Amino acid sequence: MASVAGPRDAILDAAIRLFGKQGYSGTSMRDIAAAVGVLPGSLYAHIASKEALLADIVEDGVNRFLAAVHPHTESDATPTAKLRAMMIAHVAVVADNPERSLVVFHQWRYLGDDNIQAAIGKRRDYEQAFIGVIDDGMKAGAFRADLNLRIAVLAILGALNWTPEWLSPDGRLSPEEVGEIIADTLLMGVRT
Amino acid sequence: MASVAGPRDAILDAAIRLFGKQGYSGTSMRDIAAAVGVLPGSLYAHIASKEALLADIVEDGVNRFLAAVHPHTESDATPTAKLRAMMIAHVAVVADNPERSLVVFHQWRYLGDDNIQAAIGKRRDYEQAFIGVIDDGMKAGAFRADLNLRIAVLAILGALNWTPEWLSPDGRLSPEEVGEIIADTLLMGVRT
DNA sequence: CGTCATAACAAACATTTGTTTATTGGCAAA
DNA sequence: TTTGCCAATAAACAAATGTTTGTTATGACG
Repeated sequence: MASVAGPRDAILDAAIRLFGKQGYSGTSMRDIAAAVGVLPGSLYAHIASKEALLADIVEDGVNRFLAAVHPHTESDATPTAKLRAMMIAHVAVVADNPERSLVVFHQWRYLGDDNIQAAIGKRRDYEQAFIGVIDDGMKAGAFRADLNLRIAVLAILGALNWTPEWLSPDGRLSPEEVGEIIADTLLMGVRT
Repeated sequence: MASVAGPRDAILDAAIRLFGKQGYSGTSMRDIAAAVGVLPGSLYAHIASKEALLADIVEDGVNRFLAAVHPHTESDATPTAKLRAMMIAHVAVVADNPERSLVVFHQWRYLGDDNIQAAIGKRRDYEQAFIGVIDDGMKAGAFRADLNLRIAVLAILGALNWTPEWLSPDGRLSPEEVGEIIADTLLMGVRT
């Protein structure tokens, strides 16, 4: 239902799957062509280059995380509810396509200078959304005042960004349930 | 002080740096040779193949994590103190060489079938060490009884395994301090 | 001096890489 | 039927890939 939208999307889908599994450098244009069911040269009627393909995937992927989390940063809910919703939204985006998330998290290094700067900028925006909410929560007394803001955010994003390594879309728990459990674990900690 | 121990170690050091920065497939034997200051063919007097090089790096790297954490699992400290010490030890291993950690965490996929099984097995042992300590802590009442054990461990290891992406060995905080802050963040959570 | 091991060089190998070009088939609109 | 467009093919390109081979410099030790 997602890959019957023209040849270009078929190429993008195959590239996401292969880049996620084998990495950008470990995937050849011939791998992608074979997955699509076409000869290597045929790809170039739809994409400009291998790197442009990666750039498209990464940009679209980062945008999905931004779009999923952004609404929650502006709600008038309590800081705890905001942060919880953001973490759950993040996991939902990962679960929607773990391989795409692997590409977003690990393959952006292979972009050229221009695209890499754009990706880093958006990544900073994303971190900033979490920093803002947690900073507000600390000032409002909802979060521990002795937190190291930067490291807390990096720990939270680390736990979230690691999920594509193990999250299975057809597991026993739904993505929402997994997101809730992770959120509660990070919000409350493991201690009694 | 670390790379003057024979030509084989110079090759290993260069390979760790390049595999960490560019990935296994993104690094050519010519890249490694140039970093060592030698012609490509000369490498094969010291290593069997590119993949054997990766296998050595990954196996040694995983062993460092196991060796650093294992002592703490057997101490007679409280579960909280044990888990805290394990997290700090993990961060210390990462800080000792973040690039090697990147290779351990992300490049093991490129190993051949035999080496990959060995790596996965040791990785499972490592997870099990954390599962055991947290399970004990839950039963002893030191940790929340309503934790999802598996997901709590994956969240903790996710936060820890993400550290090589941002940890800088010459940052303002020492690796011990960073480890302590991460440990406390995960143990106590962010809520007040 | 001669011997022997270590480590490097120089050159080549068969494949695989990303990409380009010219050509062909199918199919809707005129 | 003919025109024009979309998408694919077939074939080739230069460059880069991992690895092998034969040879040469460098010292340490007898």
